[in-house]
Amino acid sequence: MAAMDRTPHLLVVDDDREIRSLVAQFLTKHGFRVTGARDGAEMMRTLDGARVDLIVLDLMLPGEDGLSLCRRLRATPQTAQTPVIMLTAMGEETDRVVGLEMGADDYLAKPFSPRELLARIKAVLRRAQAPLTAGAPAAGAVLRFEGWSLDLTKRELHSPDGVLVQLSAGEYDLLVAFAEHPQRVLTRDQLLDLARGRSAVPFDRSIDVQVSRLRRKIEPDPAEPALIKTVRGGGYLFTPSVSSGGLAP
Amino acid sequence: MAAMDRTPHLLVVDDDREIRSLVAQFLTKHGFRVTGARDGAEMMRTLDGARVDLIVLDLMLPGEDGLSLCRRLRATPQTAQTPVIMLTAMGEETDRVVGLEMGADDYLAKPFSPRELLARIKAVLRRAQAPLTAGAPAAGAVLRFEGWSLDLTKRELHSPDGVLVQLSAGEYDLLVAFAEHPQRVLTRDQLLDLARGRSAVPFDRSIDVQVSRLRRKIEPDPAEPALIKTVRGGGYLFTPSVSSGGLAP
DNA sequence: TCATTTGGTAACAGTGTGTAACCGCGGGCC
DNA sequence: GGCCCGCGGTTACACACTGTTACCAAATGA
Repeated sequence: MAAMDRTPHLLVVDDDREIRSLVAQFLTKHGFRVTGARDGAEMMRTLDGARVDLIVLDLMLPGEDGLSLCRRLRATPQTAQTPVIMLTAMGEETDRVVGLEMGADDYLAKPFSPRELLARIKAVLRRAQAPLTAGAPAAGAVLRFEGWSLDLTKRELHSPDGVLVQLSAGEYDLLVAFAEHPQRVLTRDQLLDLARGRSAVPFDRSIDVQVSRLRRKIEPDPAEPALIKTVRGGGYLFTPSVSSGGLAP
Repeated sequence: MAAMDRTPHLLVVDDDREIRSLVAQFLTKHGFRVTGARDGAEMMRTLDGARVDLIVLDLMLPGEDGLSLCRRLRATPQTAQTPVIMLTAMGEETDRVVGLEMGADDYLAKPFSPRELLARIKAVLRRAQAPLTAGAPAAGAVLRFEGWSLDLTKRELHSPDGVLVQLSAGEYDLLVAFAEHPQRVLTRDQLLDLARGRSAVPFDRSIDVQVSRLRRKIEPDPAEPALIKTVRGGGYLFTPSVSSGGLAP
């Protein structure tokens, strides 16, 4: 089965602009989506309009402080389950017990090493993983490229002139793999994994053959492919830029 | 920037000759191609003419230090995406520095075990491999010179009169290497690295032959090359000035 | 001048890719 | 159950690409 885990969204609340940006940069590099907030008000505004998987919350903030904010998060049904990691400045009398009593999931003393923060975030997210399985019913239901539209809910492909093109299951899966990774050279291994969920056996030519079959259906001139280019020694490249949207053709 | 399946090229920047050579030896044994640099200047010189997949950067260096170099790397478009692993000497103020000023993708405290460095390199490379929907096509998608346009997302070359010129994968990669380093003499070694991601073997003439083949396709008079000049004893020189922009031909 | 080095390219061979043909599998249908 | 049929993996072969070799010409230097 394919791991359709979307990248976790973190919210970093700290009044120090530099810390916010450095932490955000580091966490982004480690595969998270990060939003920053300067204070409680900004935090609330962000939570209002986005789904956040974990909050990194500084204890000392202008206006309402971290503890109070944490309490409010817990009291709000929308955010009651959202994990919180509290940041405390060294020397503040607050200790672990207080932080945890307020409902934080973990805490970290400044100055901290980015890697330690990362480790704690991962640990907390892993622990919180359970309720995440609630299904996400496909964001962009339709992918569009060069006039074509690929309906991911109906598993249908429509040509630029609106005709429904019959694709076999394998052709469809392969095209989805391409359309979800446009303008990137994909190796046969990657395509096999994305479209078939398996890895290559020695002398595996199945992707080549499937690409050939797919080209016959979607390339204006299969002898001179424009959409799916071959990169010798590399793999294949889906050239169009792809937009995802739900509107009708 | 095309990350294919060629063996990754690492750049190890450390002023300690012995560490450089030990690390290089170890990493080479584990399947990487490694170049060493003693300081920032050497690092920059290497980056100037080679494609590097990851930089291992010592914090403490003669002249400009690692943090400053890291910032410069990030500020340069060519290297802004190149992952950096920082080496820090164990020290008291290091914690704070590392905690707050990291622009690196990961860091490692000396003394470190080679195995750990290897693990982190692999992890960082894996992560850098596929930022799914992120900025793949971003930077200058089209390079223009003397009327020609080279589309980097479609891997297509259009002649001044708009005709699509068929290039083999090798010819295309070589032309990209040239067009990304115009008006500079590139040695065969550099071209081999930029276009093929490998280093030369004794009596390697492959670049000469590929240049010859490329000239046949893009020079008005291949006997009297205008675009790709030969520099005897030096290498080759791509003479046109290149502009990068995203507009249509 | 001649000897030597360096680069251009034709020819060749090893490898990668396109695709027709074949075949086994599984599902639908009688 | 037996039959038919479409799908997808495998095989085979033709062809394109690319590194190597060889030979020649041009450039360099004595």
